[in-house]
Amino acid sequence: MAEFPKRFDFREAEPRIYQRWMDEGCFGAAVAPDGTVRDPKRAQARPFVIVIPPPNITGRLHMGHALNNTVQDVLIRYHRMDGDDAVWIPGTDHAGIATQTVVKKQLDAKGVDYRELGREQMIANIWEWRAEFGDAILEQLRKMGCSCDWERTRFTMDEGMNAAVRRCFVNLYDRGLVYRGKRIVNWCPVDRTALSDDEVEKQDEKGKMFHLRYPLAQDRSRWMVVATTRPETMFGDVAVAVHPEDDRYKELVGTAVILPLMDKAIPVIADPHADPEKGTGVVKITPAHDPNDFEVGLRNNLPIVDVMNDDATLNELVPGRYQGMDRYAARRKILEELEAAELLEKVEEHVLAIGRSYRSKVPIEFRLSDQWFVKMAPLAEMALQANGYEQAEEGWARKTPDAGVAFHPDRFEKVYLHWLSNIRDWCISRQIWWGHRVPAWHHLETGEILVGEGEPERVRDAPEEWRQDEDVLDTWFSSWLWPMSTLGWPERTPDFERYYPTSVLSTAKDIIFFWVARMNFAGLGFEDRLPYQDVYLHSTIADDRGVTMSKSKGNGIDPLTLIEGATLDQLKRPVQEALPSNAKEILRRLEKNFPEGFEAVGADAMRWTLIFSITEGENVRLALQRFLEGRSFVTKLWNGAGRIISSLEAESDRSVAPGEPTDEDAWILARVDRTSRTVRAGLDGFDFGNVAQELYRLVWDDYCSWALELSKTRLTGEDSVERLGVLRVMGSALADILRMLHPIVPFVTEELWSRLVPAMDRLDLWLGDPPTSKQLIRDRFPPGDGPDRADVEHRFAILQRFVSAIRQLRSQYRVKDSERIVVHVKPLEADTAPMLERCRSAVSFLAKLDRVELVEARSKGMAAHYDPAFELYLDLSRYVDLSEELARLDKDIGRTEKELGATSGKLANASFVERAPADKVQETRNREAELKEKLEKLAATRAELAEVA
RNA sequence: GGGCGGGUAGCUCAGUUGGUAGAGCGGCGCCUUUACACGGCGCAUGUCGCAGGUUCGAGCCCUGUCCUGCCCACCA
Repeated sequence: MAEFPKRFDFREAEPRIYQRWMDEGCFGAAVAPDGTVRDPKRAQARPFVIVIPPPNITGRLHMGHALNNTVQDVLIRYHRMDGDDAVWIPGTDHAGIATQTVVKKQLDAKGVDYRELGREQMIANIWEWRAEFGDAILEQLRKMGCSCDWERTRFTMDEGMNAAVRRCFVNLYDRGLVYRGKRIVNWCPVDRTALSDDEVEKQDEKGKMFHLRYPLAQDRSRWMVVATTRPETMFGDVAVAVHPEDDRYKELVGTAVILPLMDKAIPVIADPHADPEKGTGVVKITPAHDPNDFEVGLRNNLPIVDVMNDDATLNELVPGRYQGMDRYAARRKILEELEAAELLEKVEEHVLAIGRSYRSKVPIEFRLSDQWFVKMAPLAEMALQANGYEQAEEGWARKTPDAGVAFHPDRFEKVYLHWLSNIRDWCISRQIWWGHRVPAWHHLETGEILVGEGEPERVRDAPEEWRQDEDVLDTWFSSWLWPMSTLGWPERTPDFERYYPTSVLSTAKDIIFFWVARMNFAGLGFEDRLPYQDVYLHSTIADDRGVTMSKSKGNGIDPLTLIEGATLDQLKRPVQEALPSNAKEILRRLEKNFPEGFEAVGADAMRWTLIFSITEGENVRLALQRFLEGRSFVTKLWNGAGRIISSLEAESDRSVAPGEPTDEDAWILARVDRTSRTVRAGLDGFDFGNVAQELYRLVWDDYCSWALELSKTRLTGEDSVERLGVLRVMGSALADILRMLHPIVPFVTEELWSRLVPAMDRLDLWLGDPPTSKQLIRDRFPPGDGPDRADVEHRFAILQRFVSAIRQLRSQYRVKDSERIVVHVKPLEADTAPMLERCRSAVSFLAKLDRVELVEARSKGMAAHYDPAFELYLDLSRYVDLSEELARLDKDIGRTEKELGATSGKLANASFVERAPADKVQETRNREAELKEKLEKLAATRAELAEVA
C-alpha cells in the first residue's frame, strides 16, 4: 500500500498551500479593480462581496478576530466554490487615539515629548510606525488561511479614503447635517485633550458626598441644602433645581438662592432631572462641568460658566484667591471656608464611579468645548424606513416585514430599532493629530467658517487670515464609509459599480451602534442603498467559566498559540501580566493541564473548533482543551481519507470495469447528498454550528465508522471489479465531503484533494462529472440535488441496528472479537433477508461473525433480541450463565412494560383518541401493537430460558 | 431603572410547526483488530430552574417567580 503519513503535518503544509493559492491568484475577484476581466465566466456570475471589519493597525489577532474572520472565510469560500464571483476585501483601520498613543509611548521611552515634535513630525512618525508594524494583523489572518483579495487591501487613512471622508463631511455640512456646537467632553487635564468614552476607565471609588447650604436670597437665615461630590465646581453654578412635583420646595421655585463664597444670586428652577429620592432633592446646576447639568441648562436657558483652564486649574471667573489653584486644592479650601461660615451641613462617605484617563490615570474632567456634530435623527429615520418601519402612534412600527437589512440572529433587529428610535447626535471631532483633519477653516478675526473638500478659494487668496480646524474626525467617521470607500466611492469606479452594495457584514454585536447602524446611515445617506443585505453578529468569546475573554483579565487564548504552539511559560504570560484576582488558580490549572506547554493544533483545527462551537446564545465558551477536539477531527478526516486514497494509489488493475454500486454504496452516497442539502441551507441561513455538527456526523459516524468499515472486505478482496466499484464510490463520496468541509478546514482538505484527484483520475473512477479544478478552492460545491433515497436509508438502518445488537450482546458477555460467532436471524421485513444476503461478508466483518443463519424460529436456550425488522438469536451457553441473560431480559421487559403502559394509557384516554389528529392516534396504536408483540416474545423467551436454567 | 439573552446529563451545548428527551467532552468496562489510541466497541446518567395556566398531550405556547449573563440609561 502506498505511503500515507499518520498525521496531517500542518506546520509544513499550511504555509505551502497558502503560498500556492496566492501564486495562482485563487483569492482574486473575476474583475480587476481597473475593470479588466480576469475570469470571463465568473464575471457573468452573481457577485458575493464581504468587506472585512478593519482591525486596528495597533491590533494583534485575538479569538474574536479568529472567529469573525473564520466565519467570513467560510462564507467566501462557500460562495466562491458555488460559482459566485466572491470577493473579500481586507484592510485596516488607522484607529486614531490608540495609534497615536502607541507612538507617543515609544517617544516617551526615548525621552521625546511629542508636542515639541509638532504636528507634522508626529504624524510622519506615526506613518513610519504604521509602515513597519501596521500590517502585522493581516499577516496573522494569512496564517489562519483567510482568502482575502489582497490586491484590494485598503487603509482608512489612504488617499482615496481621505477624499471620501472630505466629500462626506462637506456633503453633510451642505445638507445641514453637520454642525458645530458646544458639548461636554471627557477631558484629560494632563494630556490636555478630549477623550472618547472608550478611552475612559470607569471604576467605583470611595469618595465623599458634601451637603452644602445655599442661603435663600429672600431670607438668608434659611437655606436649601444641595448634595455634591464636586464642590470645586460650585463657582460655575448657575441655578439649583428641584423636581416639579416635589412639594417640599414648590413655593421656592422662581425665587433665588445665594451662591456662597461668590455672594451671587442664582435662580431656583423646576426640572425633572432633580430626583426627589436622591440626596436632598435639591441639585446644583453647573452646565459647564457636568453633562446632565448641561442638558438642564439648555432646557432652561441658563448661562454657562466655565471656571476651569485646560489643566484643571481654576480660571479668572472665580474669586481671586482661588484663581490658578488646582481643582483639588480648591476643593479643600472651599470646604474650609464653608465650614467656617457654617454652610457645610455634613459630609458622608460615598462610593461613586470615577472616570480616569486610560493614559494618564488622572480623573477626567467634564469640560465644555466646541465640537463638530452629525445630526442623526434624519439619518435614523431613513434607516427605519429602509427596514420597513413607519411612524405609528406609539413610536415606529414595522409595516414591511422583510425590508432592509436582515440581522442574524434576528433578535438584533430589536436592539437596532431601539437605538434608532432613541438616537442622539454624534460628536465627530477629536482633539488629536492622527486622523482625518476636519476640512473646515476658521477666519481669525470674524470666526467665519468655510468648509470644502479642498482648500477654499478665499483661504487660498488670503491664507494669513484663516487657519484650518485643528481637530481630526472620529475614527468611526471614516469607518462608516468603509463598505463604499473600499470600492472607490465617491468615484464611480468599476469596483463600485460591480460590487456595491456588498452581500454580508459579519461582526461582533458590541459595535452594532458604533459601526453597523452608522454604515447603514452612510449607505442610505449618500447612495440611497443599504451597504449589505445581511448582518451576521457573532457571539462573544468567553472562557470555560463564561467570563468574556479580555487582555485585562488574562483569560484570552492567543490564536497563534493554537497555530504555532506555546510553552508553559508562554501560556502563563498573559495571566501574569494581567494579574486578575484568580491568577493563582488559573496558573495552577495551566500547570496541571499543560505541564509541557500546548502543542500546536494548526489553523484548521482552530477554525473547526470555532465554527463547531458557535451557538445563537450570547457567548461561546471555549477552553484550550476544546481545540484538541478540533485537532482530533482533522486527524480523523485525514486518516479516513488516507485509507481510501492509499488504496486508490495502490490499485493496479485497470483492465476491468468497476462494479455497480451496492446498497451500502447507495447509502453513503445518499448520506453525502442529504448532508450537502443541510449544509447549504445552514450556510445560507448563518447556522454555522449546526453545519459543523452535520459534517462531523457525516465524516466520523457515516463515512469512517460505517461506510469505510463496510468497504474493507471488498477493498482488501481479490475481486478487482468489486475493489474498483467500492473505490469509485468511496472516492467520489470523499471528494464531496472534502468539498463541503473545505470552507471550514481549507488546508487539510486541499492537501487531501491534491492526492485524491490524481489517484481517481488515473483510474478514471469518478461517479458523475470529474472535478473542475486541480485546486479544491476552485472546485464546485456539491449541489445537493440527488434523488431521495429514503428506501436505501431505511434498509441501511436495519443493518446498523442488526450490527449494533450483536455488538451489544458481545460486549455484555465479553465475547472477544477474535471469537467468531454464529447468529440466527428470523427476518420480519421483506428487506431484511436480501439486505443481509448482499452485505453478508461486510456484516460479518463488522460484527465479527462466523456466519449468519436464516431460521424460522428460536432454538431452545438461545438468547434473543427483538427488533421490528428482525429477530436475532444467539447461543450464549458457551459464554454466559443463563441467569445473567435472565436478568438482561428482565431489564428489557421492564423498559418495554413501562413504555407500553404509557402508550396504552394514552389510548385509554377518550379525549386523546377523539381530539388528537388521526395519524397521531394511528401511530400510537401501531406502537402499542409493536410493544405488545415484543413484550410477548420477551416473556416467552424468559419463561423458556428459566425452564432450561 | 429600561431592554435583550440564558437556566435541559458531571461539563459545554442541540432540541425544527407542541406528539416516546439528544450530541460532543468527561466517566465506567472491554479492546495495542493491519486508516486513525488525536483510535474502536459497548455502558451509565435527566422532576428539561420553580409555581400556576392553556391543551387529549408542554422542554417547546401563556402568566408569575427565582437565579444568571449582556446591552443601554443613570449614579447631585
